[in-house]
Amino acid sequence: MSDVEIDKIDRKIINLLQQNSQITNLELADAVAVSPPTCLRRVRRLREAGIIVKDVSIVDPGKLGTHIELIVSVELKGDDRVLMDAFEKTMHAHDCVMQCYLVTGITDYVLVVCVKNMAEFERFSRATLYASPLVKRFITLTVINRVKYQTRVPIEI
Amino acid sequence: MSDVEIDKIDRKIINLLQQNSQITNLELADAVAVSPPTCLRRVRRLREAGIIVKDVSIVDPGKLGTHIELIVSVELKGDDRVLMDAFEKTMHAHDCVMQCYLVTGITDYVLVVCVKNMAEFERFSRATLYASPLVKRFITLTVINRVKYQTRVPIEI
DNA sequence: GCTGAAAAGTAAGGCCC
DNA sequence: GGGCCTTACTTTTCAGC
Repeated sequence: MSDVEIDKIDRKIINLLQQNSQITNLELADAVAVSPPTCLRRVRRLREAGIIVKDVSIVDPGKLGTHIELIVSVELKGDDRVLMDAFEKTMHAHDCVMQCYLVTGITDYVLVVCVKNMAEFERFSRATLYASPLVKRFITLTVINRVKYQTRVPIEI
Repeated sequence: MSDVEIDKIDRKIINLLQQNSQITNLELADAVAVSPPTCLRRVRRLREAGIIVKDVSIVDPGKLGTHIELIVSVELKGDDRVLMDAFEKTMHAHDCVMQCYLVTGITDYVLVVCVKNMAEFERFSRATLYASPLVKRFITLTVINRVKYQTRVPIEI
C-alpha cells in the first residue's frame, strides 16, 4: 500500500509486462538492461506494492459463441452513499458486469455488460436495475463493434 | 481463424487462465484433471486458434501517479463508413484511448480514455474529436471511481 | 489418433560476493 | 546490483490405449 519509488527501469518493466506477461525474466532483464536477478527483484517488488495487480489471459469473446456486449448508463434518484454501496456490491456480484464506473456528468454509473443473449440481460436488469430503489432510469446501448480494447495503461518513461 | 471445437476442459482452462495466467502448467493440468502434456497441447491450441489472444499484467493506475479516466460519448454527423474507418484508425493510434465501442442507441461511439491531466485530454480532443468532420458533438464524463474492472469474459462450463 | 509417462533442456529463485 | 548453483517447471520424445 505504501508508496514505492518507481524509476525509469520499473516503468519500462511495467510497460513490457502490460503488453506481454509471458515474457521470461531473462528476456525482460535483457530488454531493460539489468541482470536477471535484479529484474526479478524489481518485478516482485512491483507485485508486492500492488502496482502489478495480477496476470491474466485475454480472450476473444467473439470466438466463444454468441455473446452480446452492452453499455448501460445509469441515472440515480439521489446520492445516498449507503444505497450506492449496495448497488456497487450488486455490480461486483454479477459476473456479466465487466466494468462499472462511477462518473460525474449527465449520468451516474456507466456499465459495460457482457451477456450470452438478451434474455440474460433482461434477468440482470430486473434483478439489479429495476429492483434498485436508487435507480431512476437507465439507457442501454448495444455494442456493434469493440473497435479497441486495451488493458495497457499508458506510462511515460 | 477457422472454428475450433471447444469442450468442457477447454472452457475450464480458459476460465482459469483468465483469472491467473501465471499458473504453472502442472497446476493447470491438475485443476482440469488432465496430464501436463495434454494440458499444454490444449493451451497451445487455444492460443493458435486466437481464442486466447495474449497474456498481460494488469496494473493499478492509481498507484502510478496522477491519471484521469474519462468516458466520452461521441455522436456522429452521418454514417460514412470511410470516415468511420478513419476515425477508428485515429482511436487506435492514440495510446490514451483504452477502449472504443461502436454502439447503437442515443450515441455512436463510446470511448474510455486515460490521461495524465486535463491538458492531455484537451490535446487529444482537439486532435481527434474537434478535428474530425464526422463528429457532431461529444459528451465527456469524468470517472470518479472505477468500481469494477474485470477482463474475464464469463464462460459457462 | 489422442493421451499419459519419462527424460532432457531451460528458466526461476536463493545465496553469496 | 551481479554471478553462480540448485531446484523445479516446461516441453519433446516415446510408448500405450
